[in-house]
Amino acid sequence: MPRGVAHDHDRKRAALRKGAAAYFAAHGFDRASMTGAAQRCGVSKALIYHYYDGKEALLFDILDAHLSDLVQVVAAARGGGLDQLIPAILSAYEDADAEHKLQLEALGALPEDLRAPLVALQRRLITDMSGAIAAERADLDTDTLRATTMTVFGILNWFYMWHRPGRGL
Amino acid sequence: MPRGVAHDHDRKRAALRKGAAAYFAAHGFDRASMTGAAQRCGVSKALIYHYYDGKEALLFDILDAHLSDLVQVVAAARGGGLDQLIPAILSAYEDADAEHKLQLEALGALPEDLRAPLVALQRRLITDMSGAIAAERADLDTDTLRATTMTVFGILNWFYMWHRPGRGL
DNA sequence: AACACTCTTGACCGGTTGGTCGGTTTTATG
DNA sequence: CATAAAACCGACCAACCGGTCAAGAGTGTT
Repeated sequence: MPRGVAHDHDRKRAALRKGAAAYFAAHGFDRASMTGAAQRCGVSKALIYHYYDGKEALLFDILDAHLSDLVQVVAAARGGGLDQLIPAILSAYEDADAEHKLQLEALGALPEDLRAPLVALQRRLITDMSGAIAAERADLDTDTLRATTMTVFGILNWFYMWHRPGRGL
Repeated sequence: MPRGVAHDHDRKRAALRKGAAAYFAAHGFDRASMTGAAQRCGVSKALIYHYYDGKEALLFDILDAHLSDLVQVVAAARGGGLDQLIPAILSAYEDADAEHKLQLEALGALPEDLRAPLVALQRRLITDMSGAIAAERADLDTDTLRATTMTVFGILNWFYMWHRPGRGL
């Protein structure tokens, strides 16, 4: 067995992910070219295709890594109620500007089979948030709870878009 | 002077606008091709270029018509306070699914000189809404009023995305 | 009826894009 | 040290896209 993958394989993949995410978010996924993404990452286009099967696979990995990270953050902060959960989410958003933007506007560019698992991750976030709200407001009925959860995410996203310098809610 | 434009010139332009808007919204402006839009409208691609200078000009006309319509609706409902204004906006959204979606996600595809007048229309909507809020809550200071207005639009858009069968707020 | 211009089209074009290929360099392993 | 695979690249390709063009059909005006 001559050799396996390089010891920094994962690091380089992550670097590609990060660079490509910034480039995709800046130009819009559809308008952004693989050639451009490669230049931004300082590598040849062919190298990206060495690490990834294609443009969609790259986008999938970007979003998958981001959402998985979010799920982990939320799971860790779930015990502390909304007062800990919401700042934790906002803080995670702060470090992942490009990824968050892509999640909002480029998810639809993926075909069903790639989109589905990402949507599942999103749903898990929503479930956790819903649980946290229900824990503090046991009086809400199912529909209202659902609407409230969605509205919270809505406000969260809206504040994120217009409110760069983070101050508390 | 041999002849002017056909008597149904405006009607046909509007039909093109409507068909293209639906097609653009369904596929995303960047991914949507002019060939596809033409097929959707039941005409040849060359005909679209007879009515419009290009893809961007077509998108501009779609958004311009939509926003102008919204401005008109809001101006008409301005006297009645938020109780009339908000349902009026939601109702206008209802008839213009595709156009609204495009406004949210394809405006950025236009170059500055085309985007500017559309942003001006948006700002006019915001101003009117802000005025309506101020009329009912004279106690809000400038910053808070601005934030409140943005949040109202944020909630409006979020509800629109998830809440097809409209019930009152 | 003759004209001039709009309306409408299929065929075509240059440029860009996602993706591939053949080959060179590098490196872990035996 | 030999070697086989990974890491990396420049050049290339087919497909598609926005846009053009030349030409025919239809129509209001003189």
